[in-house]
Amino acid sequence: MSFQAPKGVPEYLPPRSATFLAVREAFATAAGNAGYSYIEVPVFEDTELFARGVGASTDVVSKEMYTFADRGGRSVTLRPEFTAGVMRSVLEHGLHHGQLPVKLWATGPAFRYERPQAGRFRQLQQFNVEAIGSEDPAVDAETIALAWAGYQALGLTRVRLLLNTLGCKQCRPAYRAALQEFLRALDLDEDTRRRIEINPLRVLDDKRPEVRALVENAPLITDHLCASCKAHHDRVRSLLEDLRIPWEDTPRLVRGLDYYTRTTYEFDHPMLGAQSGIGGGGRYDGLSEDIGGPALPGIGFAVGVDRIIMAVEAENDDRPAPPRVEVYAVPLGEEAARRVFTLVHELRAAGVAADMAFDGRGLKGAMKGADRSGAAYAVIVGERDLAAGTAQVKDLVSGDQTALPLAEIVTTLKEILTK
RNA sequence: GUGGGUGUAGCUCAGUUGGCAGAGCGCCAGGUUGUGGUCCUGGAUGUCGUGGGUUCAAGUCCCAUCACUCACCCCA
Repeated sequence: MSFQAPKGVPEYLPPRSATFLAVREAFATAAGNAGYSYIEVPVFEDTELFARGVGASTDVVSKEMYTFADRGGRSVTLRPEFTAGVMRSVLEHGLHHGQLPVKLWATGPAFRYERPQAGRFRQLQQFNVEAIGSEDPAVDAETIALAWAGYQALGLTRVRLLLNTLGCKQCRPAYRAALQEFLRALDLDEDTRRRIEINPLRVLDDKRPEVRALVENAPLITDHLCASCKAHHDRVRSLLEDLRIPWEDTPRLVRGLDYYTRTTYEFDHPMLGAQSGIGGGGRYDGLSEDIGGPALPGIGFAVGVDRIIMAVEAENDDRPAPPRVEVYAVPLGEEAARRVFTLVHELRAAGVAADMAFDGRGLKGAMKGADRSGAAYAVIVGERDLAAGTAQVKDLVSGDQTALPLAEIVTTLKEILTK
C-alpha cells in the first residue's frame, strides 16, 4: 500500500459511516425544529478573518491554522471553526437587516494543525448553530436545549452540561485584573506565566493537578459579575430548570476562543478519555465589531461529530450493522441474471432498496450475500422459475419461501415492506 | 511543540535462551449439481514498517529512520 490518508484525518467506512450520517441528522432535525435554517459557508476564508474573529493570541490562530498563499498571492486559511465565517457571511449579505435573531446551522469539516490523539483530529467534523442579533437569555437557553435534543435523539444518556458565564465588557476587565494579580504571585512555568498576560482565564482551566492546586483559591468570575450579567446568567439557569435540563455550574470553565462573553457552556462525555468535550459554545457579543461589523450580539455552539460518534459507540458497543438493503435478488444462470437486473431496477424505482448477486455467483455464495446485506427478503430466480414466469420470495428471518408470479414481485414486495 | 507505547496475513494479535512464518476472525470453494445465518473440510493472502549492523543463522539483539497510537498542551 503506497498511500495512506493524511495524518490526523479520520475516515468513516461502512457500517460506521451510518453513525456519522445519524449524528448529522439528529442535530439537523433538532435545529430545523427550532427554526434554524441551513447556511453553506466556505471551507477557507481570508486569514485575517480568523486572526481578528477568533483572536490572534489564541492557540488556534497562533499555531494551529492551515494557512497558505493561493496562486494570486492572497493568504487564505482553512476554517479552524465556523462562527467567524458565518458571522462574516451574515454581515456581508445583510441578513441582520431582516428579522432578528438570524438563526442558522452549518456542518462540515474544520481544520487545526495539532498533534492527533484519541478524539483529536486535524480534520474535525463539526455541527454548528448560531443565533445572531438577540441578547435574550432565552436564546442562550434555546441553543443549549437544541444541542441537548440532538444528544437525546442519538440515545446518549451520559452527556454532562457544564455551564458558566464570562461576564461582559463592563465587568470582565476588573475581574481579569484581579485574577492576573492573583496568578502573578504564583510559582508557575514560563508558558503559563505568558498565558496570564494574554488570557488569564485559561489558566483556571488547566488540567495539570499541580496547577489546579495553585489556582484553587483564585478569584472567580461569578463573584465579579455586573448586575446585568448576573441577571442574564440567572435567567438562563432558571430557563434550563424549566426545561428540566440538568447542568453543573463550573465557574472555572473557559472557552479557548477570544470572542466569548457571558454565557459559555460545554458538553462532556465521561467515556471518551482525555478529549471528552463533545460540544461547546457560548455568547459572542463583541465578534461582529471585532471583524468590522455593527454592534450585533450572538450566541452559538459547535458539537464535534467525530467525538459524538465515539460517544455513541462507547454507550452501545454491540450494535448490529444496519441493513444495507431491504431486498436481495439472486439469479441463477445468465438469462436469469439479465431478467433480475431489470427487476432490481424496478424495485429501486418503486422505492424499495434492493441489491443483487453479481459475477455469476453460485447459489450458496449468493445466499450468503443476501444474508450479509441485511435484507429482509431474498428473491431467487432460476431457469425453472423463468420458464414458469415465477420467482421464489424467501423471508430471510423465518426461512419461509413462496413462489410468486414474476410480474407481481415489485408490487407485492412494496406492499409487504411498507407495512 | 513535549513525553510514553506500538509496528508480524484484509482485521485482532501470538511468536520461548536468536534455529522452517503462526492462530482466531474475515474472505473464497466444497460437504448440499436450486437455498443464507449453525456445523465440518479444504484453499488463497506476508517486503515480519523501512534502511543498515552483529551472527553460521535475526520477526527476535544493536543503531538509525518512518508510520501509527496514547497523554500533556489545546479544543469539538
